[in-house]
Amino acid sequence: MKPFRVRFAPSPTGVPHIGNTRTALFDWLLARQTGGQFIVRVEDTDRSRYQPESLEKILEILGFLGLSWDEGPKVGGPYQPYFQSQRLKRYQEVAQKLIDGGAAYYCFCSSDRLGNLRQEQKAAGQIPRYDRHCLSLSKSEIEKKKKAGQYVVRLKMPDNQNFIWTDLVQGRIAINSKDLDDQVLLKSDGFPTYHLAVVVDDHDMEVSHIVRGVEWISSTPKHLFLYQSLGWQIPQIMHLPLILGPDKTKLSKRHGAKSVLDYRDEGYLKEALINFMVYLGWSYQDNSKLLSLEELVEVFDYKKIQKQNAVFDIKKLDWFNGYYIRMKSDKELAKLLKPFAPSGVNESLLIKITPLIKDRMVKLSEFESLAGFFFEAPKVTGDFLAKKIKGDYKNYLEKAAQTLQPIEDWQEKEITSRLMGLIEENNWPTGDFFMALRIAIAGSCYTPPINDSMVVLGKERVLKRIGALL
RNA sequence: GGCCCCAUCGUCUAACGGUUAGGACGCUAGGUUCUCAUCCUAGUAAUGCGAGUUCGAUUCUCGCUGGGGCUACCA
Repeated sequence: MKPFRVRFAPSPTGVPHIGNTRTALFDWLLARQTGGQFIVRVEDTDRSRYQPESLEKILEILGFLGLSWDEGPKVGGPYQPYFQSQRLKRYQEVAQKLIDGGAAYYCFCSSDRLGNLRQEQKAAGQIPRYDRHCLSLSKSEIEKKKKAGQYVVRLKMPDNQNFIWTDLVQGRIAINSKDLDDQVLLKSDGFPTYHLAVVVDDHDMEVSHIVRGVEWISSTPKHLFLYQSLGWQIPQIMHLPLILGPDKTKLSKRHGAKSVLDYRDEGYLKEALINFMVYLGWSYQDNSKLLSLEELVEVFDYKKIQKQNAVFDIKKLDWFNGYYIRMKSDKELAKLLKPFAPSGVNESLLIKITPLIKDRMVKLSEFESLAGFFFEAPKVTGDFLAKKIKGDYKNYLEKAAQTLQPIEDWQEKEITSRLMGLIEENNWPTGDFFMALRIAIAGSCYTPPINDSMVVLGKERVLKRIGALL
């Protein structure tokens, strides 16, 4: 396959959610597997929604997932700057070229007039669109108005032209220009709109494949017309299916859609996030197989991308995450757990706790509820014990303490054998006895194996916790 | 409303025009177990509807229905 030169073009208006990030993942996969380039280009043309801190977050997401970029912020590249706000001159120059060639025109209409127009059209049951009020202005009128005030540059869409392209994912798509509005290309503040900037930059930066969400399909003819008017070669086009919220509409903040950073902070592993994202709208022959980024570079096939939108299912992400947690070695997992453990935690203690909670964790953030009792004595009342334990819990605990007290070799094997002996001797129900011990020591009915936990806690603390309830 | 797109278990998805329509997640049940979980086993559940083409449609065509996207001086 020819090298794909693709760009991920985030707009720094907030932290992108997982749907937008998936596009970056697909971009990266395509670039890496074809030996091409993955470019990050910052589409910061909307100064009203601009959030300066969001770019750092976007780059942090890519870094966290391991999606390195070849050109873009921080790393530069042969086509810099990679910030659209720094390329204004070029857009203005292209806009002028379009005006000269008759493919664009100045528009001096006020937003008031535009608003009224739209309202009237809607009221009349018409399609709201610009009425080309400024199209027929004479040269001198234009010059006069340009001096007098602000203006925009609009694309002069052909009245009736079929725009047809073969989308690498969606197949053949045809849209007639008569359904399209005269899009503003250059805003009154001198900044370009997406439509102008994306075409200019993709051309200038020699992007070979445009990869983006299907929400862009309807504006693609505008871009096609721009390429045509400028005499530029059209890149390959690939529109990715959307990720939908539970209500089956486009995933958005409204759904509480989170960013990869949010998931990371909740204790989701990058491996889980990557598999989750890649399997939303794409499939592998063995679709029960979980794949590493390296394996994905090998097996990813854009021809297997779905045309259908995919619904976000957190249960699946949870399962992926639990799976990857279990796959980690204790050492690796302990390292990942550190940010979720009490600050200044002793590493050798952490690595002892890790195997006890590994099979029980879906997210790293569950560390506290699962392992908190290793650090702080739980608050347990006799009432609670009496409610949960069928037998005489005081008797259980008292005898347990007496049995545990003399143990020299504080190991699981020894503890278990002594305790089992005690149970047999008294003919106690095993589960009931251990539950009493479990609650006394860990403060919950659901905990890691209690004898192993006692080993980690140490004899002294175990006896102290038991003693507190006698 | 207009334009464009889509349609297989609840969800993500497989299936040269010929399969008992497969897998994964979820869910249910059973086994293992000191709890919970892991693990193992089994089960549950889908081709939206109607025509047409064909010996034979999940698969091809048309219509309907349903769903989604777009319809900004936002991307």
